[in-house]
This record gives sequence, structure tokens and C-alpha cells, in this order.
Amino acid sequence: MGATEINNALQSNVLEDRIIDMITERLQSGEKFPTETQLAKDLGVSRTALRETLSPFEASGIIVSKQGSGRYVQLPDVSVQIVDSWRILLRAKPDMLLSFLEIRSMLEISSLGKAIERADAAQLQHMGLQVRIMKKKAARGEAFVHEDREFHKTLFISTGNIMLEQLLTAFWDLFESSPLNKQHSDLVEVADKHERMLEAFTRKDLSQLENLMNDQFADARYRIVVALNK
Amino acid sequence: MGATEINNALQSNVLEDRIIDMITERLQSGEKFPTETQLAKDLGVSRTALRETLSPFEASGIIVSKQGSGRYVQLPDVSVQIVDSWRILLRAKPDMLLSFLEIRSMLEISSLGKAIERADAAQLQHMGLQVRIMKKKAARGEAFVHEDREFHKTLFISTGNIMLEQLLTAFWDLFESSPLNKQHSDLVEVADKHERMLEAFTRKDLSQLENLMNDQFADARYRIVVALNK
DNA sequence: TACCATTTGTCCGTATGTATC
DNA sequence: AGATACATACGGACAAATGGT
Repeated sequence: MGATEINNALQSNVLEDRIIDMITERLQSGEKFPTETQLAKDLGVSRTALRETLSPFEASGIIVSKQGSGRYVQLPDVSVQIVDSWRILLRAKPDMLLSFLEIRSMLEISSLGKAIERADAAQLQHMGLQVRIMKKKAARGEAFVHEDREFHKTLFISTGNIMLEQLLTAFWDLFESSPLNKQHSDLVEVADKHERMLEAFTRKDLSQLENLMNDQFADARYRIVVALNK
Repeated sequence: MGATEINNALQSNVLEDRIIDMITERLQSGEKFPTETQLAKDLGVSRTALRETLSPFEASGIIVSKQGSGRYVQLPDVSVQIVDSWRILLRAKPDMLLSFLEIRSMLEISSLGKAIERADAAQLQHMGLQVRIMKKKAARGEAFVHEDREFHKTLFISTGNIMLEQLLTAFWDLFESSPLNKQHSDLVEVADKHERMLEAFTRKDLSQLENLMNDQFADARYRIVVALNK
């Protein structure tokens, strides 16, 4: 009796460790996991118990399971989880959006230096395209949420830091999910500002770029504060 | 037959929505969740099914279950999840630590301005205490990981941005979990640098503070690069 | 196209361990 | 000490998606 309890307690740790080892092996190779039934038999536990152990790894995104196919290991993307936990929070406390904006501005502005150094021609061209579409849409009175995001995304992707990309993607998603962000601003002015940002970027004029970006965040902040007080 | 399938498909969505609503209600009040058995009966599903639906919310930390007590709603802390997904990644690809360091330096340095504005006397005093302990330990040749972390934590907590606190906590945890970070540096010099940082902070000399902090991150980066090439 | 084995998803009932009050 | 409530485990059944024949 006492032996089985100890045995069970040990097994659950061993089980988790075994899973972690299997993950580390497969992170490089991309090899598939054994099937549930097989693995359960190998490790000497029930399917339910195995699934419970697997569950946190699937929640973290390291293991992805496809019905009818199997389980796979991949680079985890935290943006999904960040958005999942913080979106509900944002729904309950809308003023949190200001805290998010603060962090977003810190990351985007302080990544400009690296972006200027590392950006390649294709990325510059892509940003140029977005600016042209923005100006065209602005002239017609159309919004350009997609192009705006694409512009900034190209900017912070060019830093080459994958984690940074994941974080900022999360913040952009959170912003798009908030109704407070739907306050429309002067389209022509925003499009124009992006044109000047691109210009400063091409000239590698960091301090000018930082100033423009700072302005943009100050505007966004102001619009949110106004929306909160309504 | 066809009806039950549709019914099931609908139920799972409805179920999730109901849970989200119950969470938003309780985020403010802190009220307890109904018991599993009760809730399963009310929503017309099995206990296992209910637990499956609840599981992602528990993974995100919004719902916390206490054995023998019940389920509670609380502010989600993403640092746990970030650490969970990225730690395994870091074990497989140690050079990722440089990307983490880059983000950490962006956040810490660009939060200094806000910290200088908002820090109160108690926080200043706390940092002073850490510096004194650091110097004492450095003189004896002892490491001071805890005090170092406490110093920086007080710094970024004084910005008053809870989300920022969660993010930076995650990065510090990741660093402590990496063996690459165990490279010891010149203790006396590090302690001294912290003393000068505190001095600049008290004088509200932002640019001096930024310079010192930049130096510190450059050192850290250098030590990691060296450790990677061994 | 249609069929089929494989694999994961969901559900059920049940039993026992264990923490809380 | 006892009632309550969650944690963990097992086995079995069927649904649903996938991939290949």
C-alpha cells in the first residue's frame, strides 16, 4: 500500500521529466511524438493521466497536437498566451490599456536603433509600399489599420529578435481587441507622419525617428485618455 | 443523431462564453466559483468535460483552484507562462539568452525615466540597503544575486506599471535559470557601479543613470558571448 | 471518389487520495 | 473527527479529423 503511493508520487515527476527530455530531443529534429496509446503503454499510465501531464506543454505551445495526425514539437509563441490572459483582464479593466501602451512605446522606440542598423532593402521597400497605400486611403477618407500595423511590424521585425517580435505582436493584438482604440484620428496627418518616419529611417536619422515615434505614442495616449473619460 | 452533434458543437462554445462571463463578474468581486459538481449539473455536462473547459483558464492563471476549498478568480500573471515556454527553449538553444538580454535592457533602460519621476522615499531607502549589503558582500568575496535582483526590481516596480513588472520578472527568472549567467564578474566593480547608479537616481540625473545601466548590460552581454564560445 | 485504419478529441462512470474548513 | 471539494487515476466508448489506399 505505502509502496504504491510512493511509486505514484515518483512516477508523476519522472513522467514530466521524460516528456521534457522528449521535447528537447525533438525541438531540433521536429520528429513526431509517439501516439497517446503507445506512450501511455510505454510509461505505464492510463491515457487520461498521460493527457493531463501533456496538457501544460500544449498550453504553452511547445507541443501541438493535431487530431487524426499526431503530436508535434515546435518553437513556442508566447504572444497567444499573453493575449489570452490579458484580454479578459482588459475587458474588466479598460484603463489597463494605458499600461500596455507604455510598454509598447518603450519596446518600439528603443528598438529603432537596432532596426536602423539591421534593416535590409526589401524591408525598406515594404514599408514604402505601406506608406503609399496609407496616403492613398487617407485621401479617400478610408482607415488603414492593416497598413499601419504592417509598417510597425516590419520595423520591429528588422531587429531580428524573434522574442521581441512575439511580445510586440501580443501588444498589437491586445490593442486591436480594445474598443477604446477605435477612436479615429486625423488620417491625413497620421499617413503624413509615417511618411516622415520612413524618410528619417532611410536617412538613418535616429533622433528624428525617435521624436516622430514619440509624438505618435503621445497622440495615441491622448486619444485613449479622452475615450476613458467619456 | 445529427441534432446531438450540433448540440455538442454549440454547447462547447456556449460553455466557454459562460465561463468567461463568470470570470469577468468575479474579477472585481473576488467571489468564489460554484463547485465542479454543481456547475457541471447547471451547465448540463460531465465533470470531466467541465474540467477540460476550465483547464485553459487555469493554465492562464485567471482561475486558480485550491484543493479542498474551491476555485477563485485573480489577476493573471503572465510571467509564469512566459518562463514556462521559454525555459525549455532556452535549454535547447542557449544563444537565445542574448535576445532576452536585449529585450530586458530595452525595458529596464527606457523605464528609468518613469522610475525617477515616480519613486518614493521607501523605495529609495530599500535600494540603498541593497547597495550597502552588496558592498559588504563584495568585500568578503561573496556573490549577491539576490540583492542585485532586488535593486533592479525596486527600480522597475517604482514605474507603477504592473504589466512591466510581470514581464521583467519573467526575464529575470529566465536569466537565473540559465547556466550561462553563472559567469562571475568583478564583484567589487559591480557593487560600486550600483552605488553610482543609486547616486544618479537620487540626483535624478537620467542621462548619467542611463549610461551606467548601459555599461552594465554591455558587460553582461560580453560575459554571455564569452561563455557561448567556450 | 470512396473507403479505411490511425490518431486525437470528448465524454462517461467510478474509485481513491488529500487538502480545507 | 467528519463533511466537503478538488486531484488523480483507470477503463471504456464513440466522434471527428487526417492521411493514404
